[in-house]
Amino acid sequence: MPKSATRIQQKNQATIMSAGLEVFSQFGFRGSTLDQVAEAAGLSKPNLLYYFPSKDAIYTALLARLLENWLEPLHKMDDTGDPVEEILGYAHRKMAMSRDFPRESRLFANEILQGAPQIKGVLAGDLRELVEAKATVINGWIAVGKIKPVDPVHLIFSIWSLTQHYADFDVQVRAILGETDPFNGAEAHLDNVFRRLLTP
Amino acid sequence: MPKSATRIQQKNQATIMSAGLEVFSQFGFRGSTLDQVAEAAGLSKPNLLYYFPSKDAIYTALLARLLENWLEPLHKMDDTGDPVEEILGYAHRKMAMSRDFPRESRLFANEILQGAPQIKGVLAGDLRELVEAKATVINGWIAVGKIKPVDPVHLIFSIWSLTQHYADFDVQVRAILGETDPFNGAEAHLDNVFRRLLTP
DNA sequence: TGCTAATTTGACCAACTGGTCAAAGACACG
DNA sequence: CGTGTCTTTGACCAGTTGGTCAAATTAGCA
Repeated sequence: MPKSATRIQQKNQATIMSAGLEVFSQFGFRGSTLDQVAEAAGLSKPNLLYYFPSKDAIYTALLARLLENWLEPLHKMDDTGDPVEEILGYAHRKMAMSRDFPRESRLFANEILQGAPQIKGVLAGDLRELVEAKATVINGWIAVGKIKPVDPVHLIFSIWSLTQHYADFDVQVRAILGETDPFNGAEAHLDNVFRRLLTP
Repeated sequence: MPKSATRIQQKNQATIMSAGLEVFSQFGFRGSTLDQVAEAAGLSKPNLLYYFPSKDAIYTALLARLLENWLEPLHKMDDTGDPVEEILGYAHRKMAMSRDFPRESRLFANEILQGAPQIKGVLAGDLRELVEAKATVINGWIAVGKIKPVDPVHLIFSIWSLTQHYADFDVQVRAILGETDPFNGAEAHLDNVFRRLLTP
């Protein structure tokens, strides 16, 4: 029965994951140290390694959890419902993720920037298939005139970039906007961009 | 006369900068080691430190050179000429930079992701002022009906994100597109997005 | 050619890195 | 309360890190 895990185990594993997310999302895998993670978690370094076998294991666990949630919003975009609203719904869901889970977005960005050593397989596998499937759906909408012609894959890229930008470049965005909260303007602009791009 | 600098000095400094760009743009400052840079440069580590006083100095020199070129394309967007073409020209210039200088883009992305410790001042200073100035120009165009209403600052953000994405997330983009070169489709899509967004 | 300044390097250092381990402390439960 | 398991930690280790230095090598030039 491997389904044990003490209350104290669950709490500390969660604490370590959270601390790891904080540190790895800022400095990337190679730029982070176990001591940093340990301090962020409020635990001693040997204690970290009592719950996770290695630095690598913490990072891998974080990426695995991330990937579960990362692709889900795109999955939810399907051909029931109004095409423009489907695509906009996806864009807004992604923007909400940038607002609510910026560290996850930065963890992903760091992994990709460093050449995606851990998840290249997922990108070229599951993700690619998913994007191709959705591209087919979008092409169908174009064929029946529900949305204006557009390259479906680059459309998806542009949703990713426009939304993740607000998490990944948060420091820059806030330096320019000052006190203003970025996300009100960002949501409205996002809506604008894709409505004008897609509405026939 | 500080304008000396041997031929050999110039060559080695350039070699080191290039190697540093290669390494730092991939792993960030903290994730990179002098040994990596030295190997990429084909020089011994003490020899690196003969030309640059420290790891930090190499990184700082790279960022300084980068910032010079980074803001220039935006500077060139002014109120002479057709507004839509001015904005699209800027977007295409940025896309060309992603194509031709992807390492510079990733170096910048890494610096921002890590909280912009070196260049936060520039962001909140020169960059912010520049963006505000251009936002005023864009608002002028909107006021006289040359382009459709749009939040000018978020418009600039969207140009940055849509173009830099192809450099920063290159691995992901290529994993999804396979053999296809990203930039043909990317340029066309970019044009599409901003024409439909802006053309009155 | 010879001499000086510029260049390169091997050996080295202290601080830090990921990780180990035995012993000590806290916990659950009869 | 006792006892066996789970948890925590200080001390430690080998490899890596940024950086130093004196000595060796190589231009540059009269």
